[in-house]
Amino acid sequence: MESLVSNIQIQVQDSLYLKDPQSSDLGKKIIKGSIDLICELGFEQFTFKKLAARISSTEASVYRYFESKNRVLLYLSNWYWSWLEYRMVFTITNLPSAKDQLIKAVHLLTEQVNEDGNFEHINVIKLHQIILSESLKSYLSKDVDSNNEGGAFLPYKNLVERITQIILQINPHFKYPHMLISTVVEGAHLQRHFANHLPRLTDVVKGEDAVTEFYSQIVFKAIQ
Amino acid sequence: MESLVSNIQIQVQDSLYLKDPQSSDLGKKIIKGSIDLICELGFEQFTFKKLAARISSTEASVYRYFESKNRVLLYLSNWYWSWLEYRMVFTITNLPSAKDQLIKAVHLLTEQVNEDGNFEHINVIKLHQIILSESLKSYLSKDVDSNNEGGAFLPYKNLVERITQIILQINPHFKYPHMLISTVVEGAHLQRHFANHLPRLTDVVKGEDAVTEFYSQIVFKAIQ
DNA sequence: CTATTATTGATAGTTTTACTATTAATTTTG
DNA sequence: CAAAATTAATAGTAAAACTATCAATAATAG
Repeated sequence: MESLVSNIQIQVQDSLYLKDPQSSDLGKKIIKGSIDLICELGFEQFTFKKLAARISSTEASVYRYFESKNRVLLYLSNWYWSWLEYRMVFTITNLPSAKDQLIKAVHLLTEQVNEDGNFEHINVIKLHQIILSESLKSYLSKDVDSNNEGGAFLPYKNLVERITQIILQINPHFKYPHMLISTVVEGAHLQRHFANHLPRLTDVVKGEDAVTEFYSQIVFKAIQ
Repeated sequence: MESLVSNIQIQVQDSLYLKDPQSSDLGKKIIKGSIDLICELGFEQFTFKKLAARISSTEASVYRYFESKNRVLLYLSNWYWSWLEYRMVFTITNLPSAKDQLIKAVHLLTEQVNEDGNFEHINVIKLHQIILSESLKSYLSKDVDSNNEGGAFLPYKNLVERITQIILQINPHFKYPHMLISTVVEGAHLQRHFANHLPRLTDVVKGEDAVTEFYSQIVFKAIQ
């Protein structure tokens, strides 16, 4: 999609890169090539050598932008969550009731990304695929703590906090808003991944978006 | 814990290993050593070389039991889910109402493992730690499909199916039983992981087991 | 109780990954 | 146009992920 407001750019925390990939052609090729390759090969099989070959550059040049492929994944996750928050603010601002806001928010969090076209040089459909299948690996790696100290998960945490506030407007006594939201977000990702690879762990109901439907129900039943 | 019935042994699918690790001393040391090392280092840093050093054997010997470290992780997951199903059957059999069965089942799925002592040569507390932090990586790897065809996820799917049947006894019209159960299982794992590393994504409530409490509520509200 | 077989240990080697270093060519900018 | 910054090309290292070979030891069958 085109950005809703022209000349907007998603800013990613500068501790995640050595040189800003938005600042040069090569940098943009690195991001675009990473998204393509991670989609095709999966994160484990993705290497800077393969990436360099794909974009007709060299391994050493890629290393001038990113310290490691884990940083690339963090960069992409960060970009994704910042983009989602931007869309969310845009979508729910001025909605009169907290309930309506929450409905929209859960939809945004759980639905398939289906924008055609790109935002900047980023194919958001492919990026969403990567988030579904790969982003959990950043939380599950041994350096989660040092990454967290460096602020690598802030956009995600901010989004969770934002929706927590909406939930607390609806029910100030609900004890588990963060747990509910992170359950919904990660659950929706996993369920879409399961639908593609382990269908017996999910319920595919044709003619509707079962994932969004299910988690919407969960959220509203939970907070009552 | 000691096995509830003496002389019981958890059987793991033989496609996961080259030589049954339960069949020899070295095999048992490989399992025990793997659990210890994966706990200490995390799965990424865990290698067969380090394992061999730890158990005073050689890399080549370890490779006679397992094709790769991914297979070891699958083996451990399989063992865990079979063990849990065994405990579950034991716990809920003869409970008169499906509701009581479901309560117990959700507890077993979401609670901390706190048995002291080992089952066979396996430290189940450490194994549970590994399941929390590492087991998702098996679903999220590129070879999920080939592993799935080989039946690597059967114990997990069986357990989900078993609880699905209980849910359908309580409410035959509920549309998303598999989704609900896999959401609860993976959610509970993630929340415990978050509590250790990313507390702002969860809600730590002292004096109770918030995770079990939360998911129990979710389940019963969802199926109504 | 020896001969055969299976298992393990010791050693060595290959390929790939994940980097780092150096220098030359090119592009940007002042 | 000159200086500075960026990139490409090449080379190299350390560790990971295996495979192969053979000798030593243990298990077992006759």
